[in-house]
Amino acid sequence: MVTARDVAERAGTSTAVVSYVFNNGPRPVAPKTRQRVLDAAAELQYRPNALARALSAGRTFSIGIVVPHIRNPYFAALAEQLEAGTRARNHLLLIGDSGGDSAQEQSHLTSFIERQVDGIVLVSVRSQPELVGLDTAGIPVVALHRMPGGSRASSLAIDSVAAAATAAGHLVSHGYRSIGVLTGPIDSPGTEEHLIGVAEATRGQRVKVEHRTSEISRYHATEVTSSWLANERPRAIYCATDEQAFGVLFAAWRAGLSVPDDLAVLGGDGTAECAVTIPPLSAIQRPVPQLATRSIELLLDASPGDGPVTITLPHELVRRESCGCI
Amino acid sequence: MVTARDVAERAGTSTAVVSYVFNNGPRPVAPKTRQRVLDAAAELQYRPNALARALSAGRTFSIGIVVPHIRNPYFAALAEQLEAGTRARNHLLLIGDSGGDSAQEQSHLTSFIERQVDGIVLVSVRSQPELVGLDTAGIPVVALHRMPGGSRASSLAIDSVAAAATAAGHLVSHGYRSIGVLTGPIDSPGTEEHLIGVAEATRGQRVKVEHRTSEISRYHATEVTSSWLANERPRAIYCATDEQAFGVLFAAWRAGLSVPDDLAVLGGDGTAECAVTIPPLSAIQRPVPQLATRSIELLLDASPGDGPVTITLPHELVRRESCGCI
DNA sequence: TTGTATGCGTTATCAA
DNA sequence: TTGATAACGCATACAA
Repeated sequence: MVTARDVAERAGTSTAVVSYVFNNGPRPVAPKTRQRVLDAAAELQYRPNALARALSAGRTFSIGIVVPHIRNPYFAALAEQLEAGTRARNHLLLIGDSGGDSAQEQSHLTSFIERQVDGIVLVSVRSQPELVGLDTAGIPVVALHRMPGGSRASSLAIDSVAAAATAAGHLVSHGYRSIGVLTGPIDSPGTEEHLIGVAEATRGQRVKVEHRTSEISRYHATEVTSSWLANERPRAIYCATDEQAFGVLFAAWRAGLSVPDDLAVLGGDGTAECAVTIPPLSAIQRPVPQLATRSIELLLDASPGDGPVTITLPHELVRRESCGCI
Repeated sequence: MVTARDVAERAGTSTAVVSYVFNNGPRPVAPKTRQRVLDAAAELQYRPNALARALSAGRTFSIGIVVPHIRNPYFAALAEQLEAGTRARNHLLLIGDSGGDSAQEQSHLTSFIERQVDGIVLVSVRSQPELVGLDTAGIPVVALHRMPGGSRASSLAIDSVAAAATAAGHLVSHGYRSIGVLTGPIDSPGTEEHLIGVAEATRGQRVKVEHRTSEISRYHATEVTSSWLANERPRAIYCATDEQAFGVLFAAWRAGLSVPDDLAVLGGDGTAECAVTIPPLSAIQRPVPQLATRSIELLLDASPGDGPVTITLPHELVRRESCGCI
């Protein structure tokens, strides 16, 4: 490995100057000296060791994100945006996939702490995450869902209650009188809010609401939905996530049902993939670009003193064919 | 931040002993002392600083992967498997998304070098990647596609020529007399091999072959395919990637064509998503688990002396409905 | 079995 | 404008 020392020797100067050159400071360097250093570095193919740099400087220029499942298009989109945003600020994004498992989630968090990331974006699998060690580590955290009161983490999310109400309200306005709600497991973040929102939107209407849960997986959603559709099936299904909606679409097709004529479907994320499902999926759309941008700002631009903050972002209903709009 | 020094003080011992305890060596520690250290560490919520550890030990316990597009299900699956495999070996996986851009790919590689990863898995966007700096850095690299001769990187891939031949041969055996081939850009890895394989399988047959390219994106594939289908359309299309096949499926649906009756479709990756597309997608299946496992072995278990190696893994044709098999 | 002291590659302070 | 040199937190050779 080529070190600053090697470069310094070849340039006939000291490691301090090499450092000044590569960091543009904090001391000025004479143009000639600078050039000699640059030349030497180029000839030697010198790359500063980020570990040593981080150890000395106290920041790693990296942030971590933990998601339940990187193959879920919504989380993949989030990771993609976050990656672009962090790269734009010369940071590296570390991605941790918890596989929907609480212990694995914690293990990733611990790993991020040990690796001294400058901040963490969390999509927890639990509605009441524990965040062991995060408090003492002093690493800022932003959760992309509501956090229980008193948490040390900031929260950046849409209003799930309102979103669910928008969705259910839309289905009601289509005239559907029996609505199914497919959410993730009972204790996953957002599930409760979804049910409250749907209840709000259907209160006083003559609408029958039925709730089912599945893992956040299109395959499991397909399974659950298949048996659902075989019995007294709802006229429309609102899914808390796109991933689940994809499974519902497939189950409907398998059952020989036409979407939206026999069954209307609504997704909960509004990922780009919705535009090319068969048929295209109407959905509540989460503001992924803002989620990413603001997460980064929250983590990287926070002053040490700032306490956790709770931010609500707007959502949108995107109408495509699966609900009957087009 | 809590350091080994803090733990040592509280346990009434030295940092060396703290280190011995946390690494189970290289020196033995008396049970009592060990317990005191463990207790102190727990009370203080001590987490070893991975940076310092890596700097001192010379390994980071991390490997990096660079893929063209993390939202592509095949790459997402790869990342997922690789992540599981690295975690099982107490390593962290760093994911770099090149966005299909050669400069961004190089920028990720450089970032990985600076961060001293123990190994790199590369899916390049170029058929002749340059790998700047990788040689001098001495970091082992395994590419998941063929590499040009003389490369310092190992290669772990299926035989794309054979795979394409299998695919085309299968379509011919269905009796389809005009076959379309949709690949990625001309100079992306594998494109040439696909064309050769298709040519081999159709040689001497009375089959018309037509080739189109699109970016490796379902959306762009949809665009390209839509105009294709509007004119003299082929009876079947073999796509080099699943991602593109998903776009073809959608384009066919939009055009009012039935798959497989009007148009047969074959994918090139065989991701899990194929099982729940409409209709389910027949595809060449890449051995993702082996790809992941062997990559890790190649990177982590290689002796310094070992030169680059070229390994060919078997592929498989998975028959579902989109080709007309079921 | 334990402690001391040095090195890992940087950054940045302080003198020069 | 530059150069020694002391951190940064940990691992480990060597001494005790």
